[in-house]
Amino acid sequence: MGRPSKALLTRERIARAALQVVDEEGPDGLTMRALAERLGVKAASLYNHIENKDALVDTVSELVNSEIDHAPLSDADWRSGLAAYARGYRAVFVRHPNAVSLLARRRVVADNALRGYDALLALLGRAGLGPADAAEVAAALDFLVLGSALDTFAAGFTREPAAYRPEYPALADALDGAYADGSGATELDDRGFELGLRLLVDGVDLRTR
Amino acid sequence: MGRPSKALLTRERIARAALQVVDEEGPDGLTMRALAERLGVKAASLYNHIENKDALVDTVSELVNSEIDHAPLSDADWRSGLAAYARGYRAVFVRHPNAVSLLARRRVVADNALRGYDALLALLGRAGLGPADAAEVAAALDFLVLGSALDTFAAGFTREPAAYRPEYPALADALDGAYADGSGATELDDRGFELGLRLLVDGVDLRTR
DNA sequence: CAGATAAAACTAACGTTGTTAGCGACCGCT
DNA sequence: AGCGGTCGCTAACAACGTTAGTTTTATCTG
Repeated sequence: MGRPSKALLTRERIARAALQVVDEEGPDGLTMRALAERLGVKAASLYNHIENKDALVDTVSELVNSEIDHAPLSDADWRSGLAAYARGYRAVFVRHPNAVSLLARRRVVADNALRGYDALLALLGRAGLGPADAAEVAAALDFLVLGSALDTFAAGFTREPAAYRPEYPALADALDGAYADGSGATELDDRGFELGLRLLVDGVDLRTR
Repeated sequence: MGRPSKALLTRERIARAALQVVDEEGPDGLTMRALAERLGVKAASLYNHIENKDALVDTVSELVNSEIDHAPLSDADWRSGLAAYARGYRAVFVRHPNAVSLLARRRVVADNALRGYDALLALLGRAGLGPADAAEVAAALDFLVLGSALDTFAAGFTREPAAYRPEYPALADALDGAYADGSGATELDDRGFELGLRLLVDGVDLRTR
């Protein structure tokens, strides 16, 4: 074939296709050959644009992180800004559940991510927190968001609530109670996250008076 | 060689060796051949005891989860019991950092894990929470623990705090402040977790009066 | 404008991975 | 004593990430 008159690939296009593959086929579905095929190309060609698969995953990681909306962090009301930011942050990972385990435990180096953390810490400063306290709160918020994205607490319990009753009565009670209003596992995860978020915001509030 | 006079392998022994490999060599170091070599055996022999690698990882997951100490959940003082349990829970993952990304997003089916959740929910019931509230708190706690195990907030910032200052002043301030007492990234993560835990316990406390 | 250089696709191949098939020596049971 | 099932082994497979080398084309250089 030789070099085409118009380049078929870019880093950008590759990363977008990779994320699509992960979303649709899961983390293990992301192979160089499958990715290449989706792009109408052979696997080896990818290496003209990307050093190796690890770098590819890094790029996907940046792409996902770029979906996070930092705008709420400039909100005049820090309470609602913080909450909106955290919800949007989490929503990105809920939108790409298969990407979470791929991205887990990767170093943060992307400019965009650093800008996000900077804005978050600035907001906490405006709320009245000292730098050390702000760092702790930011860490706790990060844990809550990523934990809730990763873990899907409720989805782990696949049986009917009643099926747990003989052996695990407290668990059955809790699931029954949580699903009483007709909501399901997703909503329980949501409420767990919202509870954590509320407590964090209130905690900051209390600390600044 | 033929069958040995004393069996060389058991599921148990294999799982322990696998966890050891992951701890020492990282998630990618866990290959069937490397694992077999550590056990003084050839890779194919593992399949007499384990269906496939996925099942192996499941077994490792159970092994790690079995390290969690549920005893504090029977503590008469629910506040200190809850805190001790959460710290122990987190400590297990801090002890096996390489295992976290392997175990991420796996379904909870093990008996031991279900017993843990049951005990946790029972404790929250004793604290005075209704079933639905208890479920939310348990979820939030899970998110905090797993998030802090997975994410290592502070470890993501590899540069010197001062190096961030020109572009990210609030981030630099926060890191400076957090490291001012001579502590490092690990301690910041710890404090973030402790803050989240404290807020959660206080939140439960408040809700039960 | 011509010629050199670099870019970007390809084919072919390498070593490694998870996994299966089939062989043979040994255990435990009747 | 014999016999089926256990549990190691060797050999091989397909799929994976990656590299080398070829070919065609764009782009830079004088």
